[in-house]
Amino acid sequence: MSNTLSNPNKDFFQNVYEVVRLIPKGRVTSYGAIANYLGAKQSARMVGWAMNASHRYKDIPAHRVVNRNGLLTGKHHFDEPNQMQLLLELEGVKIVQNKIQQFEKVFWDPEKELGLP
DNA sequence: AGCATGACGAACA
DNA sequence: GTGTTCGCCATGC
Repeated sequence: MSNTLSNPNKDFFQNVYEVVRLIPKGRVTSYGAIANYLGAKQSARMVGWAMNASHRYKDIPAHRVVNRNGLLTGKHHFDEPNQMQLLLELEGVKIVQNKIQQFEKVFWDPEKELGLP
């Protein structure tokens, strides 16, 4: 078969999606935290890239993933730029100027919550 | 093949 | 605290 897409990243992508799905409602995490949990903290960009492709899947709460500053950098990648903030606010996350308030309070660290792999 | 870009992050000035 | 630079690696031209 034409396994032109048989890259090792496929597993990496799936791992990212799995972690994102585990993010509790009303909580958020960062690209770096996910990358760190997957043992690739130096490749936080790949997590971002994985999220870009996550639109092909439906059960990926991509709105719960922000950068380490709690900034909604990925909002422009949703159908509606307002979608990300709206979904978060519906879950009780306060946002002002694309910035999550009390970020440390709603931050969900997979390595801490799920335990070290 | 090289060069630019990107939903990031850390280091440095 | 802000702005710049570098590392990461996949994708597009």
